[in-house]
Amino acid sequence: MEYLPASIETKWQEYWKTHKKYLASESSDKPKYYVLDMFPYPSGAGLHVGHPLGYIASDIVARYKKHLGYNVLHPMGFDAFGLPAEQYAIDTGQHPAITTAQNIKTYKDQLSKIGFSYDWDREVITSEPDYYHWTQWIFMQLFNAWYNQATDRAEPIKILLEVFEKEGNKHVKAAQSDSTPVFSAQEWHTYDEEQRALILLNYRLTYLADVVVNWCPALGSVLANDEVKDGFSERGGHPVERKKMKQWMMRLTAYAERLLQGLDVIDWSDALKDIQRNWIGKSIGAELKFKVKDSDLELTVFTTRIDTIFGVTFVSIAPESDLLTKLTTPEQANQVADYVQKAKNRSERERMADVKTVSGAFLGSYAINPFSGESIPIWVADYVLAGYGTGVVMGVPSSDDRDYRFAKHFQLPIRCVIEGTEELENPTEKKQGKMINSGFLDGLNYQDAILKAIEHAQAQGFGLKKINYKLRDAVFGRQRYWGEPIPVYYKNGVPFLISEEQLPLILPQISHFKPTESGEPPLARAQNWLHEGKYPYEQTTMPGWAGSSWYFLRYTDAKNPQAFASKDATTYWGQVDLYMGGAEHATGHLLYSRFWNLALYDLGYVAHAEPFKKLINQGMIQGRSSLIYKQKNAEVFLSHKLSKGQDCQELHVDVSLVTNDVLDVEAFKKWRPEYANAEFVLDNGKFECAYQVEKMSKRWYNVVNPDEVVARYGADTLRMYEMFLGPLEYSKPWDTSGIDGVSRFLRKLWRTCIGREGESLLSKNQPISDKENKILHNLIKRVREDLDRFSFNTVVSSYMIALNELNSLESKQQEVFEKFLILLSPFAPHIAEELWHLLGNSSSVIDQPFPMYDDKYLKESGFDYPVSVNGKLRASLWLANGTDAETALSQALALDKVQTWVEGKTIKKCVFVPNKILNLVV
RNA sequence: GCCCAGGUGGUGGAACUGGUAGACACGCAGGACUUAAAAUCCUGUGGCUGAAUAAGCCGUACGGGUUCGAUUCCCGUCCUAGGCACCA
Repeated sequence: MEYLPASIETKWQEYWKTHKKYLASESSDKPKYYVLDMFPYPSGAGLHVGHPLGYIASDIVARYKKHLGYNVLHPMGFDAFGLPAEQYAIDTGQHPAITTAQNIKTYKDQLSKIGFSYDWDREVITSEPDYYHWTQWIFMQLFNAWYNQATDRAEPIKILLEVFEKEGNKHVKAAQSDSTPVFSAQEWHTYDEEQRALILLNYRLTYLADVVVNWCPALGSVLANDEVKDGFSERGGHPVERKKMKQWMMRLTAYAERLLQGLDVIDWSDALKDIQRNWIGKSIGAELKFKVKDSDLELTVFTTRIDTIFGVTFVSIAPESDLLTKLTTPEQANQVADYVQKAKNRSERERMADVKTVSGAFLGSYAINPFSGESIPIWVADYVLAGYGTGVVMGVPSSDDRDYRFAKHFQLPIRCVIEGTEELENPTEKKQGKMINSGFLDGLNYQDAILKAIEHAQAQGFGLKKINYKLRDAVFGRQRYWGEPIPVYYKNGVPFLISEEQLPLILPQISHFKPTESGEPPLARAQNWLHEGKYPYEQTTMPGWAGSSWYFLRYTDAKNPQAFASKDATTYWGQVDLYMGGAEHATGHLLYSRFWNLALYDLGYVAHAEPFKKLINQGMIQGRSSLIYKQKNAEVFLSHKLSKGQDCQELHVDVSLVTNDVLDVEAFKKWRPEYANAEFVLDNGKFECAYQVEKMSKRWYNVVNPDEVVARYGADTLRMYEMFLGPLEYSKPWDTSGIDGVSRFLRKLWRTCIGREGESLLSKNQPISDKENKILHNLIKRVREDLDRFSFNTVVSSYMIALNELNSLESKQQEVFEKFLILLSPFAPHIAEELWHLLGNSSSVIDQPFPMYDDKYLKESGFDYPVSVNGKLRASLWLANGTDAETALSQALALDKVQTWVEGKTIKKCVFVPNKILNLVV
């Protein structure tokens, strides 16, 4: 009987489905294990061979854990709101829901062919009202919460209201907007509903504010910081500009410190943690007040290097600062106005592209260094960012590169305050050392100087220790149609929540998906879309990351109509034990999810603070493009080697026309009829292509579709080959020609077990030989150990080695091969199940307990020692266990090969490490 | 510029705490079976010297160091990929 993957794979997929093999349940005595894949966005292009890499790995883990006796939750669903479907809707008029449904179907078809063990009963789709009902609900919880810095957690807003009633906001320590007014209890009582609502917006975890946002005119929407790369939109690559707009925001910054601390207790790669740490960007420093000379004004600067305070020779402020006019003297007014005008006109991208250009203007007034009493000039400069720190910088040209460039350019004095920097042409090259020219700080190293300076500033009352974060609050609105409606309506321009009973707020039907002619979001087109018939609803929708920020919680209780998930369910399943996905979500999804989960934790809805216990970033599978060479100005193609040194044009050819770098010329001519009559110069009868590793993309004709691979080799081969390619975390090119190795292995396994008529070729009921046991138990040990450390590629080679070894033996016991099939089933479940049944079993292989190994079969009676002389390998020597160093030495010296190297020399030392090595030093 | 990860045969990679570098595959070469092809099986395959499956030398990006012994640890340089980037 032949191994025909196509028929057995569909058969078993059907069987597992109808026998509900993958359903997870909350009522189980077994320990739980939650394996999750990152939420896919179902794009129209479907899956290529790189996408399932992580899914296969997580599926192997899910199946392995099931064999080990865990109650496994392994769900899948779709992040279905998003730009591509909407862009398509704008172009064609087709409703994005239709496109999305089609794409989801394509994805599910493709996924189902690979044999994943997903519990499809828990599928979630973010664009369905049953789901976004709860996305909206979570938004409302965040709206009704504030961050109490005194208790260091989010609390219901009504606690804050009670405080306001009693004592106003004077003593409230909260994460709040900068512009929050200070008021007393009496004042609070005089405010009307709308005034109170506006004040509360300064505290809510989701709030409406005027902010400078990333506006992408081509997409007609604002974008989050992580959706902008180098001044262009991540999706589509359109230019992005800075614009001030009224926007819904998430008070992410309230959680900066806890998001940072939380990284210490989760098992993620250091690389990923570092990305998040950098993004949060904590810096510890000091805030200092500089009095302005001959004025009541004060400037507050933020610095991380207060130790260099005696090196300050100027102060610079951001062009956006409100203080600018007050600090500018009449003589300087024109010059400053000119400069500010120029600076504002410089776009964000220009400023980024051209970091080296120094510009600024003197304001005419002076500040007083609080430490030295010295007067120093105040400048305006566009290298100072209004949004970071206080928007005012103390210029220390001897220790800071930008200050140095600025001082050089405007010929401001440079004073060295670190020992050894005076001799340097550029003193900023040395940033640490003993302090000099620094009054009472002289002689201290920089850390001690920082502590002493802060102490001094605090004692004198002009400064205090201060922590700053680069992290910004996240913009939470999009001027788009295809997203969750924000459950808010407006009364006189003041936002109010709808009530929970009114959820879900359904996305209304509209006729066109473009923004209106007057530039309003598409939802402005909705007819009679009013709250209680009179109040307009919010017209922006939630961003793509809303639905994906909590989907892992929904899976625990996916069908619950009463809650986003019951506390019992989220508590039972707890953290995601293994989260598999790409590192590209480091500053987006992975940060936002942690934030939402923390907020829900503070408010008592989930029992754990961190959602993802362990996270593995699978690498990317790159394309391996095939290239051919055509002579310029001639219809002549040259085989790769012949093209060297020739003046040739390089063309990408479709990788499906190429086998082992040899081009099927006839197929190529069919594909590219314009070259049907071209001449092909062969090399040794073959037309060879060059190759290049690059991103898998249609434009390079290097996309390989998993469906095609499954059709040709079977899902088991695809699964094993993706794992065999190399360590999961690495990026590596896909080369279809390598797949034969895995395919041969599975066919060999089949032929070893099953004869022509489907009969077992294995012997039964005979004692298992020591050799067989040794091979089997070695394999069990390796598979378990390697799977426990997620080393999937080495497991595949272990199977191959074991099969080769078993095949070299005379007797083949069915019992041994049955164990082998269980070991194999996480990787290749279909063939394992088929052979399991053909060998006479009626149960399912995927339910079998994972084999255990017994050390007694692995023990060796001795070891074949490498014998080296002066570290160079010269011979090998078999010694029984327990041989002592002396005997080992004398036996080694008896070897001819050793004699040649030690003859006439004295043996200085003999290194004997049992079961490792014998090394003679002469 | 800063932060992080990584450089091993023609290719993907293995070597788990410093102990026989190149497992397992692909590819290639040769052979067997076959009318032929596919499939399958066998042999060889890091480089150099050599008739050699005798022996030796070199070899894990490069240059040093520690060690009896380094792909593995340390220092420096180069390269590649990722992240951040006037963040005070």
